[in-house]
Amino acid sequence: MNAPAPLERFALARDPLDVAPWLLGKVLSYGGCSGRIVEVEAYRGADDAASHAFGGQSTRNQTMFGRAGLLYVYFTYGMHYCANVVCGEEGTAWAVLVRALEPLAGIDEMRRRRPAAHHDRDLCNGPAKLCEALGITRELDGADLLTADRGIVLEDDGTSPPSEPHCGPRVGITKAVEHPWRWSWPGSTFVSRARPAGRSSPN
DNA sequence: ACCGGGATGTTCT
DNA sequence: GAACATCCCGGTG
Repeated sequence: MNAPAPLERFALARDPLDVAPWLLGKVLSYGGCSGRIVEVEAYRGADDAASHAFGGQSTRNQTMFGRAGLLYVYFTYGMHYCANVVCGEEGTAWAVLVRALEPLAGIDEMRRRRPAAHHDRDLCNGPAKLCEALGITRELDGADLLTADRGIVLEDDGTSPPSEPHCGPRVGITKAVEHPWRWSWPGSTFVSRARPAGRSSPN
């Protein structure tokens, strides 16, 4: 592990199918809380029927059409926020949904924000859970993750992505379900859903 | 373990 | 009016 350094914009200005697995291991920090990305999904702009950008620009999704490195936060199901890292060239509306984090710092505060989490592994193992744990809301939509805009930043602490990440279909969608555009850290207990049968690790 | 339903409100058709 | 990139709780086995 090195001193954490913000990501370089050119590294994000690529296809989300490349950026998504590359983001595994990077560290997202906000307000004293931080976590390591262990699960992501790629959303591929206007050609992707499951993307919010399908059908063109709108009030809600306009951040997706901005430059790589912006944070796209949306509100859904009347109560949840989810966070994406915008990638690709400006106008592509490509993005990567952050689906799970391994908590690293500010864990006490995460527990306070998420009383329903009975184990630390449940603090950030879902796209809306991690936003609740870190206090990410729509107010952070459009923040630049590479300059710590509004206090939120995405950094590299020297942890390499896994050489063979797990890959499978995206979850929670009803259209374009056939693409295997979800990646996760193999063996991590902090990914969503993964519940190794019969075993429980002490948290 | 698995399944079903409710919460709750913005966005889009 | 329907859909929604979700989560939590309670039922059953």
